[in-house]
Amino acid sequence: MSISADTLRGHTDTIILTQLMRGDNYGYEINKTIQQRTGGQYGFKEATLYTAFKRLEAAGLITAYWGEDGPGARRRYYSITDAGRETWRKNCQDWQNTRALLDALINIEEE
Amino acid sequence: MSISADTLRGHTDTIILTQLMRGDNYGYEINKTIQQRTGGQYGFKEATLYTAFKRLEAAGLITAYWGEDGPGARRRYYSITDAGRETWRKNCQDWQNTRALLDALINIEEE
DNA sequence: AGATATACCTTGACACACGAAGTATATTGA
DNA sequence: TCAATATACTTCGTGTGTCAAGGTATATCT
Repeated sequence: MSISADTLRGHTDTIILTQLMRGDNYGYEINKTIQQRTGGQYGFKEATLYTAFKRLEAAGLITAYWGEDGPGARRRYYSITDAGRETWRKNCQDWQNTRALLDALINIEEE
Repeated sequence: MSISADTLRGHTDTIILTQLMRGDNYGYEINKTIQQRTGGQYGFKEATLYTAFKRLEAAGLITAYWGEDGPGARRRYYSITDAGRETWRKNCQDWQNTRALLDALINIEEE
């Protein structure tokens, strides 16, 4: 992971919600997808990931259920709620705003 | 300040270094400039600002000196060091990278 | 039988942001 | 003249998110 995680701090929840916008999924798979999508540049540490799930669940943005007993280790699936979708939309707008702001603040040219 | 500060967490140092790339300056003025540049959308809380100066100074990225005794309250000026300029360049690249990464991770389309 | 991959969980420590409160000086205006 | 406001810096304590470290458990591969 070549990216310093602190620069993504605060966006963890949005990243997870984005994955759940594509459909129910479980932690390990979500993290794998993120790693694939970033060409191995970024992935959550497990503690960060599961802490985030707890936080999102407590906030009512996702719900959780155990997957059917199939082969392999048990999986805990997560589903985004309406409130979660709402938050996701808001966070995406915030990101657009943050992006523009930082672009402006990291530019040394005179305005 | 309409922006949720947590989404900018981790970029405080880079923002300050950017201001100092334009020349020596003191805390209050730096913050004013940032507020102007963002149309009042963002500015550091004083505790955050002065904590950051201490951190940057301890890391050898900036140096500090008291301004000449002019009228008004005393000012503590900061100057960016070579190490600071180096860090600034690196942080700017990190930001480009982070930007691209987040844009990808917050997109619900299939790749 | 042992290694590896999958999959989840908890604890404790640390860093950053910030609310709150304080210090001090110069200017503005009633 | 004296209170309010703006300028300017400082410190303390608290909260939150990240993560290193450690743990549990199942299935597959050699």
